[in-house]
Amino acid sequence: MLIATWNVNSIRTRLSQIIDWINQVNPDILCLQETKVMDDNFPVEPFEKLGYSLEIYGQKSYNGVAIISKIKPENVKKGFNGCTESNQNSEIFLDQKRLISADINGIKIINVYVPNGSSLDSSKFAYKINWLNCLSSFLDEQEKKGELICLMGDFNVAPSNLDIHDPKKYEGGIMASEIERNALKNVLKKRLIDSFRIFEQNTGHWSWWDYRNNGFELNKGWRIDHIYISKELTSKLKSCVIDCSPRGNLRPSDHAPVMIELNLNGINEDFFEDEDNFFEI
DNA sequence: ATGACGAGCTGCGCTCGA
Repeated sequence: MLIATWNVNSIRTRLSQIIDWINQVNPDILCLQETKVMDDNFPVEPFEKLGYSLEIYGQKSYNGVAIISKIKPENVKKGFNGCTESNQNSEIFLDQKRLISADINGIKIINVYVPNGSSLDSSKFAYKINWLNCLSSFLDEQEKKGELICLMGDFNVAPSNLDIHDPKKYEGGIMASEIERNALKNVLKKRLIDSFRIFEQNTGHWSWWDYRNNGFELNKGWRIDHIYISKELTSKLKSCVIDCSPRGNLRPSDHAPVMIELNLNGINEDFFEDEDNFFEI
């Protein structure tokens, strides 16, 4: 089963590129972020023609997430429920469409668009940390229910300095601060594993390049789009790949898709039988 | 290299993103 995540920076502007990519890659599940459109205006037909079901949670201009799946998603939930964070009822918190989850093939698929946070002294930064704390509570609930989890999306956090092209310049700033990294760790705890880092421990792999200053051409990127899976699923994980090719398209999204392959019928024994092969996050 | 790019809006310049 091929599972992908992609911040497309407008579903309508990127539609033909997304359809082309689906035709090349044939994912079973594709989670999108930054669709930037209200549900009534989401272009569902091109995906339905290819045999996909859609679950969408969008808003005008900003944010917006969607799950596109060959198997019809069940138990679809939009946004948080039961978050105990202090400002959970504020208008801004409820208005931003950043999370959608569903059960597919026995796995709890959680698609997130984590707030960027702007800068460390911004009120948006406090919102980002608060949002991540709510996500942590949300995952606590899922863990209590014994769910197998695949948590993916645009996290707007580089988990370590390996995930930044110029750590000396950016360490400690937005997307690379200890506060954000600790908030992300508190979401993952020890229960969720970074799929990409199981296969690749070196720096130099990015999922986002700034539109400005020839970021992609100069390969000055960040790895901020992630697929985290329950420890119990790692025995079924065959690969995790960042597909940089769509970033080279004309009028691209600034993010590249990230995808994993899960072999739900078999176990990849040669690597995962040894507990020591699990990496610290 | 962050005013420097790109998207959306009811637009003809602004806000926002990362």
